[in-house]
Amino acid sequence: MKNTTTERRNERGSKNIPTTDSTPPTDFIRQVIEEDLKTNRYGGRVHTRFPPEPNGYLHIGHAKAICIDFGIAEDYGGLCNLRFDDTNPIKEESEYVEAIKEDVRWLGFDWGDREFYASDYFEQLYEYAVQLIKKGKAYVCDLSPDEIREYRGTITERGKDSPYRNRSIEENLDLFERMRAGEFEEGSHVLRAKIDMTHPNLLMRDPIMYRIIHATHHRTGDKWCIYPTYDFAHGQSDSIEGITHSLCSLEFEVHRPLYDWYLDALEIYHPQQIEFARLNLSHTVLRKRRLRPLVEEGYVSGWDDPRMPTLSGLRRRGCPPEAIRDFCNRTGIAKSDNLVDISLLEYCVRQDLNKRAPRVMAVLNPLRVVIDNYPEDKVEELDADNNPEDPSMGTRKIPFSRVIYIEREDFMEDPPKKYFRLAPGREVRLKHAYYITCVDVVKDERTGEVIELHCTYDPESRGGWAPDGRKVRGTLHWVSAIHSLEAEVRLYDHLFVKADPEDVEEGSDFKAALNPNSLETLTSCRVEPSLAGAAPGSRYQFLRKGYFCVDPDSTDGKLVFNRTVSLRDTWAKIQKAQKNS
RNA sequence: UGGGCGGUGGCCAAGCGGUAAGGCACGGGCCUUUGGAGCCUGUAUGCGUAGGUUCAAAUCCUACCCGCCCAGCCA
Repeated sequence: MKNTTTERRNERGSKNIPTTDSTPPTDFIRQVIEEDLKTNRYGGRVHTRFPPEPNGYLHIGHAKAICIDFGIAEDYGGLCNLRFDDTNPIKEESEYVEAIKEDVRWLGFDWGDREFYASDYFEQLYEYAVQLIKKGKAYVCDLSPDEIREYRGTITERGKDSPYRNRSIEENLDLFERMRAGEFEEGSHVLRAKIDMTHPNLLMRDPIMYRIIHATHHRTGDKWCIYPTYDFAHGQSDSIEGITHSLCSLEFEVHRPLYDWYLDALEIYHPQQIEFARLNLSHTVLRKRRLRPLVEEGYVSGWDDPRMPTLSGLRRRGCPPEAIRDFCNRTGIAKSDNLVDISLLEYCVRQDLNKRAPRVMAVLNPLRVVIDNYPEDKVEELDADNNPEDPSMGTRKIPFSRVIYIEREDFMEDPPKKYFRLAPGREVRLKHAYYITCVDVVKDERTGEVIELHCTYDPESRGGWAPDGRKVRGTLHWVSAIHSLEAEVRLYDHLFVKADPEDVEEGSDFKAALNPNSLETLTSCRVEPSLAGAAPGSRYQFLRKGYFCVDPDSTDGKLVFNRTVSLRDTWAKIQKAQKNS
């Protein structure tokens, strides 16, 4: 019996969730849903919704919520609505609506024609409010904001009734109508639910349902000057849409009794709210209130700065949406506070890109190498595979000539143990090309800096194999000097040096943990000629260096790359270990 | 302090009374024309603490400790 639900989930779930884990997710939300399905609580329906407020850009924390909301609906053959919770005209803008839609689509989810807005329900919500007034369950209160706070009491002291609590139904109806008509100033009146000013849950102490805001709404314009609060709009919006499972984050747990109260008082369809812990990611911040100052105070270049955990930032960084979904699925759904290590995200990105990104050679910090015994004017076109993980991606030709560039860090005059790369007298392989041996080192007379290497090559080793079977330890990437293209490469590191930037001493704020070296720009990189004309957004693996993505800042004359994530670097670990011992 | 949640290895997270899954990270090894990828392998006598119930407890009971959320006319 249990198998049927599990199998159904496997069929649908695995389609869009490219997790390599073989075990199907068995989180507590799905358990509740399977129970509801079994008892036929909602007639076999599963209908969720993703309800963003259009007041900022989506980040990876939202991505997790999206994966849960859309993912669960999909798993059970249900639907997921996209609903904008636009009840506060002061903060919301259409610009954000568009950006949010783009991000959700980019992640790979489809809400069909079910694009809704809380503002679609303003008239209905107003009717609901009138109903509650007529039932004697809501009243217009003239207390000032300060007074309301005072009357509410505190966490340990009970509140006291507003002097306006017992107005007649007729008076309340009249006042509420006049609120709508625009007769009053902001803050002068408010509509409140009549619940219990001594309730231990502060949200039940006569919460505000409507407030006066004389502002233009991004969709309803100037039609309204009273707006429902989130608390009064959210549960009823879910009800109107026939949502079965209203999934949200933990902080709304204490709101649930209030939503239930409204729904019961109104005697309307009742969805089930289920709360889960929001995602926290190490070395970054995931709250709009934290992200916004980074943008507005210029710590980053914008919401789509590749260091930002926003979906637009991750997209520009080169992070594939599939990797983000894989990551979200791997972090699990639970109710405990968490701080997921960003290395898991990096792992998911590498995992995805390893299979799909074409390999290419790029030298980030070029060191000139002259191959003394290679003919001056000779140029060879060598074969290189585009992705050893996937032969179907084919091969390409790369030019080889007498003068090449290699990575500066791939040569050491006095190499430590376990250093497999080039050194005086040592032979290494140039990937796809020849074995070369370093015969001379040219230095700047004044600074002592190595400025050029002279090598010889073994003509017999074309393609990277020596006919006598001798082995070399190191294989280097390289580009032909005259054929290579100049490029700018932007290297990114964690935005914050601390795993939890919020965890700072008093008097200091999260920005104190900002990583001063989160961006390093390299301007004289050399990349292989096949990259000419690469489109913004295209992703590559720079052999031995990492995954890179063409930035929109690229021009016809100069490519700009963002490093999405480096390759795992065993040599760096060995070096670290050597230093420590 | 009132109310609501939560506490399983460094980080996530299964577990639902029958004797601690899995992933990331980390360590060891194999393999390799990317020090990449891949493959093999190691790591909780222990589940916030202390008692109790039971043949048997991470799972049930009791008390305590710690963390998070709520006092916006934000969402």
